[in-house]
Amino acid sequence: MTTPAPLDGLTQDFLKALASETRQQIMLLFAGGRELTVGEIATACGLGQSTASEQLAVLRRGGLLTSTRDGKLVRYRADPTAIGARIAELQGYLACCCPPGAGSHPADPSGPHG
Amino acid sequence: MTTPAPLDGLTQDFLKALASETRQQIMLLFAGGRELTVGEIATACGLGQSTASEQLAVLRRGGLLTSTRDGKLVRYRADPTAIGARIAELQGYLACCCPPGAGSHPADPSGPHG
DNA sequence: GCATCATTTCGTCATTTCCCGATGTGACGA
DNA sequence: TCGTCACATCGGGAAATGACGAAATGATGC
Repeated sequence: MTTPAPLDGLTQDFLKALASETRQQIMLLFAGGRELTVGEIATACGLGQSTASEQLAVLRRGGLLTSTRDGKLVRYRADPTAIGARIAELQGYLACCCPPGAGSHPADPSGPHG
Repeated sequence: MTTPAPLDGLTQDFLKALASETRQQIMLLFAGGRELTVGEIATACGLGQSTASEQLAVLRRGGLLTSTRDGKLVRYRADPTAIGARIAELQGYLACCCPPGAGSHPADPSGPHG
């Protein structure tokens, strides 16, 4: 269905979170389901502690990460379920603009009735 | 293997292009494989022509659109093939951070076949 | 060649993003 | 309670982004 549905706020935050080289680099640190603390990420990426915390917050708002308190530490990990949902949303959105198979010809009288 | 491969420049431009509400709105106009000119998009989105042209350029850089001269007009259309490639890249990248099924524990010796 | 129309590029400004250092908040140990 | 460690939030400066109007570029027609 080529219903031009705009992206929901969740997926917009997801895209904005991913549209940063620093945050892309951060996400790679979570490969293999690893759990990491703010300090570890700051060190690994060469960022200040506050910067790492903020970028992590952006990623969490985008639904890519979740966090848990473990004593005085806060452990971050990837959220595959939420990420899968956002990817699915994104694919659905893009399917509106770019239906596979209708790439070249708008001439489709039996198409979206319009 | 969960090779932490960073995103290539193409997919980074893809994400940056999509991380804007205005450009998301623009993309929706191409639903059904429609072809549109800069002026049509500017009018439909309530933007100045120069703004529309620039945003269109960003989307084209991101691989979401292609353009063709048709006389004095420039017709833009979605590029489903390129978009599919970027989505696939994105999924591959995210699979590194968020292997489906390894959401909770890194202990997965029989992972994606090495 | 010259005028005209559609698009692109340029200059500018407001807003946002990214990073930092400093300060505030919550958790543990003495 | 007090001090310390780990993290979050605040305030600020540099750079990127998004928008506009004005001017330049490219294509068409006389």
